[in-house]
Amino acid sequence: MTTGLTEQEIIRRNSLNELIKLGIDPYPAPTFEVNVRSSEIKERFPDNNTLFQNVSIAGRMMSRRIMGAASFSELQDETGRIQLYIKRDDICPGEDKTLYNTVFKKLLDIGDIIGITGFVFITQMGEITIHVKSLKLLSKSLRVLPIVKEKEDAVFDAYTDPEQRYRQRYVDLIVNPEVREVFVKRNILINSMRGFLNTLGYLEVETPILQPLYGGATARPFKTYHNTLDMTLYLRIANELYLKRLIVGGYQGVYEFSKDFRNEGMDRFHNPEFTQMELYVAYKDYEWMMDLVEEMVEKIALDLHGKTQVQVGENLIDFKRPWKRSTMFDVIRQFTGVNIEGLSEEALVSVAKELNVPIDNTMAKGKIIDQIFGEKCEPLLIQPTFITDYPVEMSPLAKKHRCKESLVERFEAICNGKELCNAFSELNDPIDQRARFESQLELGKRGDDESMALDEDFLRALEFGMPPTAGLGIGIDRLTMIMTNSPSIQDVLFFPQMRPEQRANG
RNA sequence: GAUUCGCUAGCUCAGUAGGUAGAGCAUCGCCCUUUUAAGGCGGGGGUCCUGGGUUCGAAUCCCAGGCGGAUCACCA
Repeated sequence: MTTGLTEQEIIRRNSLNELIKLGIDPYPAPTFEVNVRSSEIKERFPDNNTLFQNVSIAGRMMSRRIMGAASFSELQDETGRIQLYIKRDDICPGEDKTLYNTVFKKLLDIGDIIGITGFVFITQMGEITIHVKSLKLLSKSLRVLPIVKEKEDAVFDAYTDPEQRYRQRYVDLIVNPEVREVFVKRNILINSMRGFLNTLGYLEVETPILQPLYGGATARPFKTYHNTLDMTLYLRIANELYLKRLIVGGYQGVYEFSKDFRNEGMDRFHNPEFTQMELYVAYKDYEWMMDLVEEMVEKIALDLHGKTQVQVGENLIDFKRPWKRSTMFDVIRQFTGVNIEGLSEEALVSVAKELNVPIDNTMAKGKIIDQIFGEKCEPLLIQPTFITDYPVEMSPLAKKHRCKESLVERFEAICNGKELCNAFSELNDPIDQRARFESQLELGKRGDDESMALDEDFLRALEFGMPPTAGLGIGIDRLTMIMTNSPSIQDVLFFPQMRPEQRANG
């Protein structure tokens, strides 16, 4: 039964059995009434010495310093750690000292979850501490926790191996409190965005993840299969086309926080499943949407940090409105000194070569322009900046520009050298939309495995008439990375995708 | 996918002219009633990622593979 266990695991299982023999349930069922959390004691006790004379608190035992008949220990709850002072004769007032001598000193381990009652005081060393009057085991831990220690801000034996941190996120969350904080901030961010959109009266909706046709973005999908329907289904790569159907149906504004799935490369900016927020608002255009994005993101920064400036790596990024706005042609001219407006494809190719921008001959005009922008401009745009008016070939769902030839009414917000969101005045001309789909099909025939499929039902919806609409997609993971100064997407996802750790030959 | 680095005790890491595998914390035993990286004394704990090869002998050298990190390419 103990085969394959380490020495320490065997010791803990033996302790578990000893506890049971002593009549102690290592996994008791009843509610343990908690009346305070550690952070509250630490914040309020110094100025309110009479408070907290009868606290009841639960958490994980993270350290233990035994000094004969008295001990210090640290209890960690969701809000942090607080020191416990455990005196033998206080938790064992009678003759029987088993609870202290045997249970606490020998059978409990670091990592065990306990509930205690007691009163708060300050030790000679000046640390706020709970003097324990009673102690109860709430859950026995059978595995050894990595022990991270600190002294004078120096950290010892930090648990930093990314592989272990991501695979065993629960351990990461236990021993690295700043990790818990990142995910709290992620939640604040989402709540802030949702509150902003709700205040404007938009409807939060849910649309299918399993789709017979994937669309709304250029990406390779995950494929799956429905047995009863006997058909192939795809995991959505975007929810754009369904949300626009809802605008056709008469809602004035709809949004969705959606998990989307793209079967593509993985790195510190890409996970196969990621979260986007998409928003569609009728009777608005992309100019209006730029105002909304600035206002919304500025509010998020304020809700998270109380100010509009956020430190991201080396850069201090300021989300204060208004953000800079520049057309794609202007920003390319600014960073390269070349005016590419109106150039032929041939001329663009030679410009790209002059600028050392890698291109290949499958790239058409729009793609080359995008490539020049991506190489020469995007990485240099640190402060939030709107880039507007994209080539039509790259944007099959965006409306043609009201006055500029061969461009569409589209913008992206760039921040810290990366795209933060993508938006346009939505194409609502069903004839034009069909033509755009058809040119995508041509790309597909030529082997572009990211080209869009033609969605007849979506076209039917547009033929019933969609109001002029502004649409937005904003990457929640990317935004969270910026707002929490996290260098990798894996740091803002609880469970980033990884290969199975089971050895192939095992 | 390419390049490169890494994988040794529960954790963090040492460990080559190839020669019985180490430290700190954790753990086990003893001492200690305000300590805090508690301390003192003593003990135990290893598939050195896996599989081959070279060798009298491999954690160490060679080959193949696994997993991960970083960078690059595609994509949000």
